[in-house]
Amino acid sequence: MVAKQNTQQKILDAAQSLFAETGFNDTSLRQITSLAEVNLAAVNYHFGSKKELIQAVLQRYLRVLMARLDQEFNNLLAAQQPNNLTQVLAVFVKPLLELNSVNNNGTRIFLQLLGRGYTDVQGHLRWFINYHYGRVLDKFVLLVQQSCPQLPASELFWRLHFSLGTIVFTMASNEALAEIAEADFSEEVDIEGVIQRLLPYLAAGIAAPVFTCLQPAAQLRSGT
Amino acid sequence: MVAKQNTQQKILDAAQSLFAETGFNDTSLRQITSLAEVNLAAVNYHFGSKKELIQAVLQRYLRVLMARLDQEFNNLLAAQQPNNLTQVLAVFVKPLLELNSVNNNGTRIFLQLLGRGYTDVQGHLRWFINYHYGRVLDKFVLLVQQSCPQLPASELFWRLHFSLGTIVFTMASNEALAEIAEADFSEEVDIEGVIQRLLPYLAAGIAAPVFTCLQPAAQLRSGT
DNA sequence: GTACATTTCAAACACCTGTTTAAATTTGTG
DNA sequence: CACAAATTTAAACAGGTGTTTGAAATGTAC
Repeated sequence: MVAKQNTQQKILDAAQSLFAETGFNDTSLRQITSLAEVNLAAVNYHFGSKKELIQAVLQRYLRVLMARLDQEFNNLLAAQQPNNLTQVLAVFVKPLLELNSVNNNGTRIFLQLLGRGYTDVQGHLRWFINYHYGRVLDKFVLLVQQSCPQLPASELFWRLHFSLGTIVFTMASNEALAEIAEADFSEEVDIEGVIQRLLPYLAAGIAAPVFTCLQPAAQLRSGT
Repeated sequence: MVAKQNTQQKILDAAQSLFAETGFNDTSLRQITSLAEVNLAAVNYHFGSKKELIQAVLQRYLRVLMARLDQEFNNLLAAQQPNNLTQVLAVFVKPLLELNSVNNNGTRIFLQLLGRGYTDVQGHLRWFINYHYGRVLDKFVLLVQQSCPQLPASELFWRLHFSLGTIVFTMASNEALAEIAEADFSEEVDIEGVIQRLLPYLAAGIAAPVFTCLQPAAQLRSGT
């Protein structure tokens, strides 16, 4: 019984690191099992398939994170008056940082995994997350909607996805960016620093005035 | 001589569509050559390797786009007073839409390819673009810097990369997003519409006030 | 029309992928 | 201890990958 737990855990630990670094598609089961020092067949024995392993790796974090987020969202929703957008976004910070208790560097790894998840395997994980945690995320959308009542629903949809892109891309290429930042500005950057830098950017973008552009589209296409 | 150009073109056309749809890593040379109706070995004969094919596919667009952007940047730099940030960003719209003259749906395909390029093969294409067009892009950074003199250089660095993430992610998952938008808000979305929606979001995010967050980081980590 | 260079083609190469099998081993339990 | 269930193991599987080869076909120039 101990051995089983041990093997599963070793696989999960090895898998999450490699997945975060190299992406899901570009990490082979042989790399994982060799780093975990277990037999190749162990993955299929314990998890069924690579796809299910990927989901198991994410579940370890999603279960904890989403439960915490749900609490926070409920608290904010209980407030009588709409919340400030920055406050709504800031609600993510604490639960995300608490993922460090799930695992060493849990926050960084989870966010990188999330990034990989949305860029590597477009359909499969998007569906998985939405299926299991769609209701929690709907509360978030509602909160943002309340804090930006002037925004049309379709505009909000796009801007929330723009924001998802910002987060996901930043986290997927987090290491590369941190290296450049250190080299060019000699500033140490941890995951917490990145999150703190992200918030004002996202808040301003989401709440930006809806603007009909300087040059209307039709004019651009026809040229001069 | 006509046959050679024809084969190369057929390969490039087939490759760009498949790359944009499925990503670079998940598109095989056999898929490409079969869609292009040429022999499998043709790719290696004409381009050398898959890696060089990827670069050739991007070059077709980058060459045109970067030349146009360079003009626009030079024009703006020649102005005596700093330009408005939105104006600086809007400079991308026209050159991007002109890529439709390189190829049918050129703009959409190029932006999707760019998205794939930054998420699929992290290192290799990032280097390629920066090596060939770093000087052009430096002018852009300078323009943004002039239009946002209050922003520290390191903050600008992060925000420009956040913006790159927004663009790249949006374009990589453009089709999925457009489908949802159509289903939920019954609004037709073309690539031009997405660009127009992006601009105010990006401009607001980049120019956001530098904000020390509501809850300081140290307090968060220690908990209560 | 012969000679040369370019381009196409089918086949094979060596390697990697996720998954399965069946035997060997370890483990928990009566 | 002995029996049975759970786990580990090495080996093979079927299929896919990018790349290379050498002969066949095509085009070009004298």
